[in-house]
Amino acid sequence: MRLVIARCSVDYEGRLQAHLPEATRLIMVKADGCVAVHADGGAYKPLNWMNAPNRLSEDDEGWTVTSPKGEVLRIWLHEIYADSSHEMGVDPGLQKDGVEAHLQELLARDVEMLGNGWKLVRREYPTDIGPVDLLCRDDEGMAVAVEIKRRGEIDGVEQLTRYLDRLDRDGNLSPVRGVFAAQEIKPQARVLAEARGIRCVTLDYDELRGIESNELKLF
Amino acid sequence: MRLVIARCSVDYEGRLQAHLPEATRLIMVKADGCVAVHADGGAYKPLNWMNAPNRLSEDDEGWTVTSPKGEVLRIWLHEIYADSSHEMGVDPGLQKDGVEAHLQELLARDVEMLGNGWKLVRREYPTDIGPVDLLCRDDEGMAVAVEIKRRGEIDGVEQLTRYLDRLDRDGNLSPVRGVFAAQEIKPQARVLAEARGIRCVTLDYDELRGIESNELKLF
DNA sequence: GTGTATATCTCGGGG
DNA sequence: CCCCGAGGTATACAC
Repeated sequence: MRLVIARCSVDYEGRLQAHLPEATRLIMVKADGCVAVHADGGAYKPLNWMNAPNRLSEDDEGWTVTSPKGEVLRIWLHEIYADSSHEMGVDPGLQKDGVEAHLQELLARDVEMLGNGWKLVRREYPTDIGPVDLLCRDDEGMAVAVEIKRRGEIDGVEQLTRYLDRLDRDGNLSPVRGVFAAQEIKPQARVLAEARGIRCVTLDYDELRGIESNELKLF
Repeated sequence: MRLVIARCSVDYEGRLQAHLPEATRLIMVKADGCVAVHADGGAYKPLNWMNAPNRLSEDDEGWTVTSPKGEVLRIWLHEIYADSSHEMGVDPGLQKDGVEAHLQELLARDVEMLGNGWKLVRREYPTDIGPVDLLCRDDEGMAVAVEIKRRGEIDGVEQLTRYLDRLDRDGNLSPVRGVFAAQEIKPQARVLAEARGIRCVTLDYDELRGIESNELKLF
């Protein structure tokens, strides 16, 4: 990784056009070739950047970074205050817990959380417009499509509605009911869901994990 | 801005839980207090980070960053290879061109692009679920709601559909037609839009700018 | 490759 | 403050 502190101005032309007036900034070049120009504030997003793959050429006025898609990032270096390089090796990567995939996995293990006698048909049940998170049968054998979100918002209700519309055309499933399950459901999303006859369920991640732990204890 | 190159491991607990095994990385601390841990690859996104505002405390094993929302980022510093600080001052910021706001502005100036005799009622026409990009009257005085996107995808069609549903309840406007305008419209979005009676229009950004230039030339 | 959904999305604007 | 919408979104995953 190369780190350059410099007074610079920047022009980007590609998916849009953007310009950075002259100021002191950090320019970071990673081993994969990606370039990022950071100001001393504004969270982790750089002011300007160029993703890998690209080609970087230096001349006496600055750098030109060109991507195969025709994007160009031009960095004018007016004064360089520091320029260092560091070997880091390959990163072992981030281990995450608590994202939607994990919620889905936990709920799939115990669909009875949603209703007594419910059975899981399958996770990621396919439709021609994309997969439904869970397809279940309730205690009376009726089909139920479940959409799982970490945060339940209107888009998620729209998504489930599209799936329900599709699934309902399948004679082996129809009529299909819907359940919108999330750790947190926004009021607007709840109103829209309930207006469409979709049941809303709030998930407790710790409780789901607790169930998982209890199951593990049994073996 | 402080830049530390160190062999470190990291734990984050907040919106989710995440762990980074020991490796050499860049730790960036910006003037506003935000912290980012970067590997030498993987685009501009850090592996782990903490937004401002937060509180950073150092001890002999590493750093603890705490946010007012209860998030905690713990960085264990095993070996420090470099540690430098740089004054940068306030950044003048990025100047952009070509985003949706500009498309909206250009189209608002010349709604006749959409149909002869069309008049703009107003930009950002309010409804109780959010503003419609443009509300127009066509040559016969019928109301038309226009949703503008750079890239037209299914979400945009859903959004316009919700607005149309709302606007149609207004006796002074009903019936309201819809136009979905974008630089590029995905086939699925087009199918969905047309199935709902929404007209799709592809925008040519250069042509819109050309109109603007021509208008400017007249004055 | 396209298409779809997710994200500790980030970021900005408006109430 | 939250809510909402846009993004050069980026990223992962299925088809």
